[in-house]
Amino acid sequence: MRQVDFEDSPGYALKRAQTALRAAMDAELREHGLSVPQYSSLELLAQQPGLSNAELARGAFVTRQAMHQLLGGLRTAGLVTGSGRGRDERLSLTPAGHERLTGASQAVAAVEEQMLANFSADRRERLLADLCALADNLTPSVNRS
Amino acid sequence: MRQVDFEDSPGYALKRAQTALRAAMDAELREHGLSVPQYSSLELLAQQPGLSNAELARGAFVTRQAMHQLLGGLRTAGLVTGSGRGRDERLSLTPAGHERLTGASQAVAAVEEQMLANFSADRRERLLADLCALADNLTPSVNRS
DNA sequence: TGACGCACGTCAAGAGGTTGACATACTCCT
DNA sequence: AGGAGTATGTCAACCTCTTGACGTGCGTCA
Repeated sequence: MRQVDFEDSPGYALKRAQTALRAAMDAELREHGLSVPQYSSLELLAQQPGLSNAELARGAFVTRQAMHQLLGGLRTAGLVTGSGRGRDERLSLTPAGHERLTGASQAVAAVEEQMLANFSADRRERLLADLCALADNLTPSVNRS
Repeated sequence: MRQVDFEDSPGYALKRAQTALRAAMDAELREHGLSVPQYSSLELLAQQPGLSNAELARGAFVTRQAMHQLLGGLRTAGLVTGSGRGRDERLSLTPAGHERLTGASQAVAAVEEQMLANFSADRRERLLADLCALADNLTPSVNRS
C-alpha cells in the first residue's frame, strides 16, 4: 500500500506538512502546559503588544469568538493582561506570560529546526518565500494599505 | 500595522498557506455540496478503492471515529458504498460518488492552480519535494515497509 | 495451542471551534 | 450634522473532531 499519485498534489502535501507540524508542536507544548493556539497567541502578543482581541484573532487564524474564550483562559492563568475597557482594550503579556513563553518558544524552535533538518539557508529562504506566495495568491482581495 | 518578524517563521507561513487553501477550497466545494473532509475522502477513495475506514482516516488526517461518522453522511448521500462486513469492509465510490467528485475535483484543481499562479514547473516540483521533506522530518518513526 | 499484543470498528462524552445574532462605537460620505 | 456602512466585543447555539473506553478479530511467539 504505497501512495498512488495524489501525493503529487501540493494541497495534500501542504496539509500533510501542517498536520505533522501541529502534532509535533502539540506534543512539545504539552510539557509546558500550553496548547498550540495558546502558544500562538502568546507569541503574537510578545511581538506585537497592544493588540486587540480581534487583531489577535486574525493573527492566529481563528474567529474573534474563539480568541475571546481563549483569552479568558490565558487571563485566569495570569499570562495575559489588558489595559483599557471594552472595544479598545490593549492586551499584553504579564511577566509570568513572558517567562512561560520563553521556554515554550525554545521548544517550538527546536521543532522547527527538526522540521527543516538538512535544509540549507538558501532552501529555507526559498521555501518561506514560496509559502508566502501561496497564501498571497489565494487572498488577492486583501487591501494594500 | 505591518508584520514584524514572525512572518519569517516557516511554521507560521505554513499555517497561513494551509488556512488560505482550506478557506478557498471550502468556498468552492460549497457550491458542489461537499465539505473539505468529504471531498478528501472521496478523492482518496477514487484513487485507492477498497480502503478500510481506518486507512481512509489516516489518509485524511483525522481519527477513525471522525471518519466513521463522516462516512455515515457520505453513505446516506449515496456517494460511497462498501462491500464486506465489519472489520474488513472495503469501501468504494458509487456512480453518483464518481460524478459528484469529478465536478468537485475540477473546482479544487482550479484553486490549486490559482495558488500556484506564476510558479514555474521547476518551482512547483521543488516546493512539493520540500513539503514532503518537512513532513518526513517530523515523522521519523514511520515504518518503511 | 494458548497468551499476548495490536489494530480495527464503534459507542459515549467532552473540548474546541464556528456560525448567528445583537448592541455599540468608529469612519466616511454627502 | 446626519446617516450608512463597517468593525468590534460578547452572548448563545450548534457542529465537528477528539479523547476515552469497550469488545472483537488477527498475527506472533513461547
